[in-house]
Amino acid sequence: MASGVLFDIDFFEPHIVVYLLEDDGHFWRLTTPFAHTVYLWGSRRELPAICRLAETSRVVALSGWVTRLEFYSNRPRRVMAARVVRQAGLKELYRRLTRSCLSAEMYDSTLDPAQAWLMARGLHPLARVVWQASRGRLIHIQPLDTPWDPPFAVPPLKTLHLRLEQPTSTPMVQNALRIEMDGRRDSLPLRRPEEVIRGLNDWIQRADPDVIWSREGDGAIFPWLVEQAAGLGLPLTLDREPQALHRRVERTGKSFMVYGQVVYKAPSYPLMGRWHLDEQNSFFLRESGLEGLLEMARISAIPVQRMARSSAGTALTNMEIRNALLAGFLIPSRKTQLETPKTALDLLRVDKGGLTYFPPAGMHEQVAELDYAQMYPTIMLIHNISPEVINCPCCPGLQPVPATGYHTCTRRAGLIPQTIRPVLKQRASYKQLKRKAATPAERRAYEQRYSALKWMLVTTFGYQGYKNARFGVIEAHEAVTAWGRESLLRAKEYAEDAGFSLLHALTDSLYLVKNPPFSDESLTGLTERVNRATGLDLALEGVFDWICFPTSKITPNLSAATRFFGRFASGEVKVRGIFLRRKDIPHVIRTAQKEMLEAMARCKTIAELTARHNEVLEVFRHHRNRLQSGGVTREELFFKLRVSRHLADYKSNSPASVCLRLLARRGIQPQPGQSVRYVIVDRRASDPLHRYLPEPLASERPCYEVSAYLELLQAAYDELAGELPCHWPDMAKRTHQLRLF
DNA sequence: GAATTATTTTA
DNA sequence: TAAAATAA
Repeated sequence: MASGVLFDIDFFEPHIVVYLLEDDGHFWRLTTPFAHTVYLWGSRRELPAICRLAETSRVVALSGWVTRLEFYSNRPRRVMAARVVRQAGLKELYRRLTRSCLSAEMYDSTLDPAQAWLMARGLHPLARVVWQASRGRLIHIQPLDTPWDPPFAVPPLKTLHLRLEQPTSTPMVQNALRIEMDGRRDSLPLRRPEEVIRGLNDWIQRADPDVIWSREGDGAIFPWLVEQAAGLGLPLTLDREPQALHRRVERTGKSFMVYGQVVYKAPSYPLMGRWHLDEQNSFFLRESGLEGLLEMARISAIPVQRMARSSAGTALTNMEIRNALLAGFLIPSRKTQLETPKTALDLLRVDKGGLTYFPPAGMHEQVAELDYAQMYPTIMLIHNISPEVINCPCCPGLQPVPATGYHTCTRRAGLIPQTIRPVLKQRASYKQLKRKAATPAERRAYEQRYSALKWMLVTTFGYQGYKNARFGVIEAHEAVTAWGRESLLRAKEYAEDAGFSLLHALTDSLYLVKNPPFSDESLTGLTERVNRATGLDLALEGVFDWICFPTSKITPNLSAATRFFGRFASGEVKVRGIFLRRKDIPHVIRTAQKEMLEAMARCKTIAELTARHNEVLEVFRHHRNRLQSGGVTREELFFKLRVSRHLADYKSNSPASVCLRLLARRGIQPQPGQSVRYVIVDRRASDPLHRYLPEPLASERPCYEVSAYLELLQAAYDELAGELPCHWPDMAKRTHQLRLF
């Protein structure tokens, strides 16, 4: 018996390949035969035909009748088990079955074989395991931990870093590949492809890294390597496999719509036996680092490289599938449309999001902010909200959901609550561990895992309303927001009972004032009362010395519901929605606004803000001078935009369409969902193509329109100071001015 | 293989 | 009015 960590797993039909890191550092590649099982079902009339079709397809081999539970009805169902003998043919078989037999269903068929193997053995990526092997064959393997044993340690990993020396917009022949590992580095010019491929093979062979950590590996480096290697007839030995593998070149990724926005996903180049992680092509790596990614891989049982390129929704679906399988349920291959028909009136009543109030515009002193912690996930947990139990036939009228006419089940525990319960618990335990961490590195690790779980929980709610979610129905989504609105209103009511008045409220947070000023005890009393009534966790976020809700630009008498900034009693500032939070605004402007706000945050009262306003003006003048004298770098001047469509589909001369046209001339074609950075060059130029300049071209004409940036600086200032009595109007010169940088 | 709605502001 | 951005 050997012990260590389950590093990775792959399916290489008809074998599972398991990669293990032994405690003494030894690396193992072991195989074990595996065939995944799917379950066929259909109406009594069609079932014989379904089985016959399946049998003759030679994609599966029928292995006998078994009984499993149907997920939505919770009733036993007789199904025909079938061993998959040709995984690649499964999708086509499913299509043929459903085409010729309307009632046909092939349960468990969307499970990835490697993941099915993991689930069947109670294993997960990075599990601590003991195993037995003989001549490269895995005989036995057993987990020593579960994903819910939080203080897991990441084993030491040998990491090789890959990136391009120049931005990817540079033509590849002028670029070079930078390789770095353990302080040694190399730079291979791409104009000599043969040397690059031999050089990289050499590095990998000598260093035998566990991880290849890249920047733009998926989008640029690997497609280039694979193409060149194929062209030269050279092997590319990136994998830890006995033979070099052949890969197809995939250049263009996919653009798809998510919540009305186009998202771009680069193609992916996973490796066998080592992880290729592209920090540019991974949501979790970007948002919560390697520790966060590994946490997600563990709890969702998705192999690390796939997890790196997946969304929180995919992780959630996998966790749900795992729990459903453990409970003996059949996994439907498609989303079941359970939504009951609604009248227009029902829609009007039910289909709402979170509650929004409009705060009185302007500056306010002594404001308390109260937030519900993890409001939506907690609601799903305590009210048992899940697609298969919402509006169940067994308990109508017992547990009504406020203002919806819906009800929840009192008999069957829903899959969603079961799935998020351990996540909420784990998140809480990382919060503790983070506080008690002995070293900064340890604290950082727990922070990253905590952050990954936060993303996971945010998604559980949104996913309920997602049209393609496997386990989601819109009623569940609506029930959650209904409880959310109810809980916020309850808090408002209790706050007003206790003599507070509501300044602002948004989805899960309340902003309260009290006259005479409140005490900490009165707030604690309030949160305790609310929490007893709602079962949720309302807690004090902090007390603002002052907070400002800027006036809306569209309705000048009102404030904007989603923008504010303020100073907590601790001296810390909190900011939402204003320029410095926006990623599309140039750095000069964001920095200037940040510094102006810092000057304001040194003041504890509105009177002081008024008296010391000169300090804010000084910051303003400093940045105005920088802009006027050309003392800014190009980097600080870039706007950022997300391409939403193909060049031909743009109708106006918007910055996006101008940038795409200019880039297209150089053969650069950003896909919808990718982002482009540009500088404003001259908004009044008669030729629209001279108005804006996208990133790689900006060096050719190092010029910017000073007045455009000054106007924006002025707006940034106005956003902060507009509500103060000492407003200095129009401090930016509006003369049209162009300048080199 | 892909989370949602509400809101703001600009072209 | 549509599009693109943020808050939660």
